[in-house]
Amino acid sequence: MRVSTDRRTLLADAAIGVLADAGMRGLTHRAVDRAAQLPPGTTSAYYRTRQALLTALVRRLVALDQAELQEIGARTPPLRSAGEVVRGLVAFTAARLTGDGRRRSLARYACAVESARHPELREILVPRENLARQALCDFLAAQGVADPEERTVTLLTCVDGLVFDRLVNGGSVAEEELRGLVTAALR
Amino acid sequence: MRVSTDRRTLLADAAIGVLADAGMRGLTHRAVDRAAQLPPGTTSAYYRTRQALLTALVRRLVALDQAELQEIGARTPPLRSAGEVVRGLVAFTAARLTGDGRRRSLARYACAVESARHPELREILVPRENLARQALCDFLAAQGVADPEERTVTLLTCVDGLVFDRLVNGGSVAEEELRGLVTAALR
DNA sequence: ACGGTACTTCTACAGGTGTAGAAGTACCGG
DNA sequence: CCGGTACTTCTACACCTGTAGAAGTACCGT
Repeated sequence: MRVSTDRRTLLADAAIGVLADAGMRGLTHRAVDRAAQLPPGTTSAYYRTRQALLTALVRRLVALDQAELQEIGARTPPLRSAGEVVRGLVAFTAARLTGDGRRRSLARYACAVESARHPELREILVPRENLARQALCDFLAAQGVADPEERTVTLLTCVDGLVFDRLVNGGSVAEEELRGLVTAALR
Repeated sequence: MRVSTDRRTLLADAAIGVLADAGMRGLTHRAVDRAAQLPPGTTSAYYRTRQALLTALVRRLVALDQAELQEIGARTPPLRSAGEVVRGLVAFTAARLTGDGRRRSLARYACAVESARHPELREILVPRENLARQALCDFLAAQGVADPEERTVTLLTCVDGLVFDRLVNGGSVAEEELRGLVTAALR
């Protein structure tokens, strides 16, 4: 049994694109075939049920996000000032709102909505530890914040809210807005 | 031409329920018929295209939200302290996370995601003036905040982010979190 | 009472969708 | 060279969906 993990990943990536471009309703086996430029029936062969396809999509999405966040965290020196944190968040939000990051964000929020009804998806989507998050948490702890973990969660959830809004209504997340949130986290 | 606006509203309400319970993929003419307990074909007769159904759904959703916010604003005396604002937001978020408010929230976020791809929906969903929002904005202005409108938008967007998170992952929005956001808005 | 109008219900149908399994192809060990 | 295994592609089909229009029903003014 030599599993061609490449094909499966390719299809999962294509599925993310389809979800971003056509929504949950447009996410079908055949649409993924077309997006991946593979013969019709391919997606159905690798992910026989739609549920399997969606699960693979979500797993891939989380893997991509996690890889990105690990990378950001890895190349970020320990955060020393609120200004540095704000700059980091500006870059982060911008990446989620443009180009490929935007499509992934669209897919992510669509999955998040879906996961409210599907515990098995929620389990995969649940926020995980990663170096970027850790860097932020460490910063809050170093600044003497009492509950750095909780504050990190709240801060990132609010940032997510801003990203979601801009994703839908356009525009970008302003430095000013992020400064406010970071200040609140430090309060 | 005597239009039975009742039937249309009834169907739009049923559609909101279907969307909340079954997602965008489950939102079909026949599913709305069933949810409304009306003979099959009814929804299709009143909203011939799916697009028409979705548009009516979104309009109804906005009307319900707007009515709720006007009512909240109308019975709220002018806000005098951050504590009052926080209490108001606690009640507001709780209402969006339980019972019927929860279902409406699920539908709203699903529509928001959809509207990222559909300008005509976005136009209907765009945040509107209402008495509750006005009360918050007035409070910020009275506290000497420079850009009360912008701060109001940012604050409510962050609150929306918190609600979205709890909607998916469970739990409620803590007073502590809201206090942080309000403090940030006043900063 | 009755004809007409507007509303309601039913039926049809051309696609699309999920899923299964058959047919085809490539490639490795011998 | 060849048989077999695993991967790939094709085909089938039952069901669902969007949409149209016909048939049926209620109710109003006259």
